[in-house]
Amino acid sequence: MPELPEVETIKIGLNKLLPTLKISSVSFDWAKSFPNSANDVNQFLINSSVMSVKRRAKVLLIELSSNYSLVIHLKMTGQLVFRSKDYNFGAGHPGKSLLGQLPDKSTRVSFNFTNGSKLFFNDQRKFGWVRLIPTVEVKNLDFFKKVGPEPLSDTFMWTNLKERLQRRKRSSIKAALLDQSVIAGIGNIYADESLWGAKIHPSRMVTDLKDSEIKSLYQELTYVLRLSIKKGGSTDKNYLNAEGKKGSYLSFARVFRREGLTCPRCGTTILKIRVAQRGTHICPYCQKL
DNA sequence: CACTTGACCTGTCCGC
DNA sequence: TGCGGACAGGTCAAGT
Repeated sequence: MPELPEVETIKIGLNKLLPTLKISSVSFDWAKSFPNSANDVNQFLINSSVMSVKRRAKVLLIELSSNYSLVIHLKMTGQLVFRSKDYNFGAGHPGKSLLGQLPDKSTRVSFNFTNGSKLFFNDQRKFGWVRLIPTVEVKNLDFFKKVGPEPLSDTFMWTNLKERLQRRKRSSIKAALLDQSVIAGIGNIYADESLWGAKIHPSRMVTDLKDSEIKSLYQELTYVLRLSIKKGGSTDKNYLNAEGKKGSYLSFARVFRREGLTCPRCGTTILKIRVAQRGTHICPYCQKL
């Protein structure tokens, strides 16, 4: 489930691999994964070169020399994996490993570059998508018009978090953290991890939080996001970086996917409960209602 | 307007 | 072993 650190890791990886490469062709086998007109593809994608790769919230932006951009959302199971021309494309059979030979049965879109390398968009559950739109129009997409600030930007302070949370006064703090219009890029993993760090029960109402708790939540949130980027993100089931490798944050996780194990702070058994329709991991001793 | 629920999908796991 | 159902969770549209 790619969240901010996972998408940031892919962005860093793609920026080392893609710029200046020229797209020769593209293929896809699931129209919803690539809902673009053939005309736009021929005019603005084929024969264009990659300028740079950017990220906003959980969305990747691949800027092209045609002044169009590939806007990519990985949703839960999306992967973007690059293979150089020396890779043995399509040989053999997909193995039991997380990523077998590419392309495989979950490959939705393949981008072919003139030097023989390829970029695969894999997405087991087909929720993700790749859209080709004019670069100047990206900021006008509904999602970008309403999405909240980047939590790791230099100008985002704990007071900004407090102000943004006012938009979801009557929600639980977990539902508010997951709301992309409040803050960009937080998903289930880093919501649970940061709430544990700040010793806040995820069901607590936003209005109920003291300033000192919001300040602590801000510190924990920015800490876990930065740590996870350093670790290359979290690989739970599907996430892989641009080279097809796993991230290691989950080996540092304190509560996420650790139900039945002990809280690293107090030794209490970690519980998995349901908050905001999401599986939620807490230490019942550290995080009280 | 604020907030919740259902839909979009596939694969895995659990109980019978 | 097969089979139904719950679950995994990001976002949007529809519903309360």
